[in-house]
Amino acid sequence: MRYTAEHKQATHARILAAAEKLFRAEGFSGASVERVMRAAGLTVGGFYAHFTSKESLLAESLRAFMTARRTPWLAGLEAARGTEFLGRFARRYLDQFDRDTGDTTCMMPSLLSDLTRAAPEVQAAFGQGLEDLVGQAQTHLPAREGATPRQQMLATVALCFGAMTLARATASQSLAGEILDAARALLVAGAPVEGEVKKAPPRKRRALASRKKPH
Amino acid sequence: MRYTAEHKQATHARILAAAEKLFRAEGFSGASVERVMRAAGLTVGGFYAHFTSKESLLAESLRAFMTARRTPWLAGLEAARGTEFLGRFARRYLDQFDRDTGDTTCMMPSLLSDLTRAAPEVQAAFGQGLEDLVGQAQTHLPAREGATPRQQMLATVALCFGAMTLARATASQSLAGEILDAARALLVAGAPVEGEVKKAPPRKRRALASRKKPH
DNA sequence: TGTACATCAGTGAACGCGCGTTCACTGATGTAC
DNA sequence: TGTACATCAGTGAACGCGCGTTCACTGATGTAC
Repeated sequence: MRYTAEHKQATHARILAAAEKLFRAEGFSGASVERVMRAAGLTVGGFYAHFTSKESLLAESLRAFMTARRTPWLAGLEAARGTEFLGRFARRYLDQFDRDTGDTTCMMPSLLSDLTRAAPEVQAAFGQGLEDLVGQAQTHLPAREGATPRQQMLATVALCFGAMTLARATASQSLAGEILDAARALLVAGAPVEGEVKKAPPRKRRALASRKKPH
Repeated sequence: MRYTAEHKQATHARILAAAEKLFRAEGFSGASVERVMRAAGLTVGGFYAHFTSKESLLAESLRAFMTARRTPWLAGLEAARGTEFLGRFARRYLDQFDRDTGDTTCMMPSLLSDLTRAAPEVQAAFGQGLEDLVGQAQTHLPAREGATPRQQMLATVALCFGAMTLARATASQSLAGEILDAARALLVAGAPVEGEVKKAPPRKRRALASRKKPH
């Protein structure tokens, strides 16, 4: 126990990193406070020196994730503008499905349904993260007939989140691939469609939040 | 206790209806078997005479929901073809947000993230429901430059699910409205955009799956 | 420089609770004679 | 028609368990003198 402000901040960041990983893998109710703390190398009891509740951990995780990832994520897309920017954005996002290494993947497909029912604090954090992303991306989008830059970006994000979640919700790898391709095609309408469905390695599967079989 | 095959079927259907409602309102882990049974006018113990596990209840709920709703849902859209069909489909779907009466709303925004981690049985049921929907809708979609009918429909469904879930995940009613409008605009690109954000009545909120405050 | 004290990050056991599932039972029904 | 029996949908209590949160504590650190 080192007991300096920097040490506490480092511990706090470790808990956040562990939470991000577990929330992504198991959802909100699937990731228990005890397992998050253990994954951070600590014990349960210490949790409340860092967060007031499990929900506030979720809120802070979302804030941290969205803030940390936004700028690096958009870097490299910055040369493109308009439709090309949106198409590249979507491709980069949807390609995560195949090189699903876990630690850098987006948390949203795992959490969006939970956010639907979350406390206002959590929803506000998520909403702010979304606003920041849209605001930053917007500068690459000239107004287009029928849709403002803001609308273009919001629709693209909705499509990306929806397609990725849908693809992960499907037992069929080939259907998942088709969903992702279909989403890519919608944003580059008119451009040639990718002919073949990508093959992805089978992904690990986790039980829903129910306990392991008792008795 | 009436004890006929028809009686048992009726009870089964009542449990399914209660489950549909509770899963939609509270997600998979938020809706307990006991509360589902109580909502169906029964006691917990009887559950396992109808279903082998909570997960199989989810699988059957999804099957029942998607089968029962598909044809009535598509009715009325059938006159339209191509882009107009997709636009009307999306509008009908996304308009649910505002007239959110609860009982007829889509289950997916509440459950998609859970499905991401669900047992193969559950994912297979969902995948089949999706296939059936796409198959039936496809007949209204001529092939279009850049995307097959199947791709068009898959992308539209992904966009609808994504936009609706995103809209519900946001504490801000105005942002929610913008997300829905942006999604509508993406599918009718080129057509005039709806000028104003719709005002929706505040929706009730539920806690995440955590218990009520102990102590 | 050395000692006494206050701080507080983190520990570990405990709390009350709701969960999914099991199981011995009850009692209304359909069937056999 | 009347009686004895088998069936089985549904009951209600119990099971073992993991959950979020609390709390008395410990011990390394920074501070005062």
